[in-house]
Amino acid sequence: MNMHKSHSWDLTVDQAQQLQDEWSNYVKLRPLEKTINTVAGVDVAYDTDHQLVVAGVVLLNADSLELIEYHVTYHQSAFPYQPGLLSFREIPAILPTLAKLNQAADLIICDGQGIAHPRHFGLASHLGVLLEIPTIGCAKTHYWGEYTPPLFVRGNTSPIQADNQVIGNVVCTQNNIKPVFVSPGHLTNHQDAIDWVLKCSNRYRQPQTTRLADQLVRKHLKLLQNN
DNA sequence: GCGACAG
DNA sequence: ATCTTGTCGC
Repeated sequence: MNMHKSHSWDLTVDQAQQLQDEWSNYVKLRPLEKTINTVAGVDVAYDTDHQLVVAGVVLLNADSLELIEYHVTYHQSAFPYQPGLLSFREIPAILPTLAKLNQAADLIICDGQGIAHPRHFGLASHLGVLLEIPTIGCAKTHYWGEYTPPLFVRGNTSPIQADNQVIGNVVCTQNNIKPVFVSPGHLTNHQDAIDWVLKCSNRYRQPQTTRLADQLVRKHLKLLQNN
């Protein structure tokens, strides 16, 4: 994994927001170009005192969704959580785990927003631009924009809009289960983002990538707390 | 001033 | 995110 761009992470709130405004211009929305053979999921967990951060990555076979490899890294206290600046809290911890992959991730599905963000630069977009890898944002809850809830039938979608633009879609991944919030991060588009989230959410509400990454970091966090 | 606010 | 058991339902 090679870094495509980089910047300081020691920023004030104002500087971070300014960076988002500038870097959002680097985001490219377009159909996925190359064949996707592997899909990665990344997630982060915090200890009770919020002084320790556990970041994890899982790499799945894009067809079978079987686990190929996974990695975990530990970090010190992070940028405090603030709506709109989640990426500055999580990405510094995520990058070192992605660097451990022995095989390239053709697509990364993030637990958070892509361009469905006040400055069109959510976690998935930020990670995608830094690595120049296709990313998708798949959040469990709504954050930005307006939408009409779709009927809870797997495959149903409803556009999320802001400033007369579609910035994402509410996607039902299972029948009678509340939908997830999907938006392209970088190097993909709305339809491909929807299709891949549905493909990866074969059995549960969230994509298998997100679920496995979440399990991984929770397990390791508990391990740490018991030693 | 009030409500909303990814993880 | 995290604090937390059982329980209702497919």
